[in-house]
Amino acid sequence: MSNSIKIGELAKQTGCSVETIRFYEKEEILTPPQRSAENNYRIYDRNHVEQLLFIRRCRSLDMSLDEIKRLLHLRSTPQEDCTEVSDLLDTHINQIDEHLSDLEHLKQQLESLRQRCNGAHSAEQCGILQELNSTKTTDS
Amino acid sequence: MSNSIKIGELAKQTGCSVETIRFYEKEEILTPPQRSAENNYRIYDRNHVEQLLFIRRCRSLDMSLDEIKRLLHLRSTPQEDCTEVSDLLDTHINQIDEHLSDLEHLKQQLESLRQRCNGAHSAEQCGILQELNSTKTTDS
DNA sequence: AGACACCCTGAAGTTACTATAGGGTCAAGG
DNA sequence: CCTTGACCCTATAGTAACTTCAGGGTGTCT
Repeated sequence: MSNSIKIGELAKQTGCSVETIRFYEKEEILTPPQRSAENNYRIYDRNHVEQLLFIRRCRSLDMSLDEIKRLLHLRSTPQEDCTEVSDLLDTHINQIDEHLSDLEHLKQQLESLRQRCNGAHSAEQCGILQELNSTKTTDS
Repeated sequence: MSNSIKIGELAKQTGCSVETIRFYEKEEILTPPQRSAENNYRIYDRNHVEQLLFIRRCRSLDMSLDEIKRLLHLRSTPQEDCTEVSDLLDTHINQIDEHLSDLEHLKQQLESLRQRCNGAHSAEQCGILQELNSTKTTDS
């Protein structure tokens, strides 16, 4: 059985760097593996692979490590109600939504600022700098 | 003339916290003010107010402190060509654009994930956790 | 004299890693 | 047997843009 792998192999199987794996262990996100008696190397098994893939998938969805910690806990208590899972996700989606509308607002402002300069003036006459100098705020 | 103000007053006039002002000085973004001979308090003038408003306006447009440093420098050399200003802005807008499409992609994934659970199951049966467990990645 | 608001410095905490220093382990080749 | 290179270990510092904290001085009012 290919059931005891070292950190470099785990990294390869999960697309995660070795440093990140050690970091997750220190932060108590990834379950600490056994250690080899001779050389103190970390020895992982399939459960670790699975757990780390779960973590990376959550990270690719931009969840925080704290959120992931909670999900891992919920995943390990299968009898309980999963309301908290969907709540967590809803909260997360709302955060992304807010972030999105902030950015869209930002982009509009930047584009209108950008139009103030067609290049090739002196900085003194640059409409962008003039606008940035102006005291008034464009915030809603 | 109301031309020599202390840090708390500058903070009020610019909507910036006192700590942030000290931080900007340490990072060489805000020009260091004079100091009172008696008590070593910082003494600011209108130029500082103006400079700090410029900085905050740029920050509200999500520019990095490094970008702002460059803009401040360009602003202080009015004879030079302002191409760099518009280039900086273009680069910045592109970054925001990328960020925006990342987030939109993310939101779609999260919403499809969210639909897998209507609440009220046991965590064991939760479609969200099941999907997060699945090895395959939804990344393009 | 005591209370309270304000000022000072320097260091640590935040997030999710990445990088660096300094060192042990293991297998293969000369 | 020794060296080389790939791999492993720990502990610490750096990233961005602040915020918070500890510990202490200043200024004014009552």
